[in-house]
Amino acid sequence: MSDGPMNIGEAARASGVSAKMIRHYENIGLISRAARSASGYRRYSGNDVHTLRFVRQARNLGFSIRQIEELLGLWRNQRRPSRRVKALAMAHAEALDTRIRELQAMKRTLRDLAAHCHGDERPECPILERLATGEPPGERIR
Amino acid sequence: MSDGPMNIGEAARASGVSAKMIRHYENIGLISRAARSASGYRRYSGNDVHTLRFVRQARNLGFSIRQIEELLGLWRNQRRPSRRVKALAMAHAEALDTRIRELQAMKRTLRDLAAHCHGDERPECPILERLATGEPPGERIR
DNA sequence: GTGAAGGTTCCAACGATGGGAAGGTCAAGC
DNA sequence: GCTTGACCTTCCCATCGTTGGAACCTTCAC
Repeated sequence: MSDGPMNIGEAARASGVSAKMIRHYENIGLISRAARSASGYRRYSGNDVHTLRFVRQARNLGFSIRQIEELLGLWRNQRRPSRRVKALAMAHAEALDTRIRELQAMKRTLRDLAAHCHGDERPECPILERLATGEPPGERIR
Repeated sequence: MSDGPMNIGEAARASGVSAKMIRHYENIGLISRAARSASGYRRYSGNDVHTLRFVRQARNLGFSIRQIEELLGLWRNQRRPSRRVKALAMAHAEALDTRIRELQAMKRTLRDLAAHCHGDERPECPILERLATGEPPGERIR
């Protein structure tokens, strides 16, 4: 419970980032190399945990590792223009929006197709027809 | 332009599935092994192309390879109950919906944060604050 | 001392796709 | 015949973020 240096497991619990991922982030250079104990264990300060939490929050918002690298740089730079942070966030929001629209289009098509599928023991199925032909199925199996 | 057997490139053009992916699908067993010419070239019939188009359509709707495996089985099975196809489609639609909601939540948060960020040369930034603290930033920087 | 819990590194996998190297084949033109 | 270029083959590697496991070492409590 002290705020002294902790091992990776405790840092993981405190930050919400798994030990596996902490090591990974260190490997790819997203976070700086952790201090080590005499026996080689990584040691983490409250500050380190703070950084890890930042990373986790950013991941939760869907930022990529590259973007988080930039965000960390901006966070640490006291003279950052908030303009740059905002631009990064807006660009990401746009990307999310694009993806959302793609998924929505898929969902719409699926629901439309499913609505016309009897969903019983009979084999006729507009869903399969659509996949086979690429065409929306005919008016309806009358 | 004939409908005779074609090489992988032509099958790729005709189906919309890249040659790379056709080979990959064969490797993982999604599609059956293609016939070969004397010199070892893969040969595709109009039927094969039809199957490839089916796979592409399913991918376009976001089905996973596993699901497409099932869909192909149902497609080929003349005695399939449409119930099973519908269930598969609906389950996928649900998964899409879940994902959409996750992305929308991210987007909402990002837009809210960005709305409160000046986006100028000043360093204060509620976006970074939120990432650092996990808390929505205070009312506003007055 | 023994065992559990936790640390270390390294290697591999997921899903779907693309890039590229190194080499064989086929058709056309000369 | 020979060359050229388009096409094919297999194989390995990379992406992206995350997880799992093996083999081994350290710490700590009993």
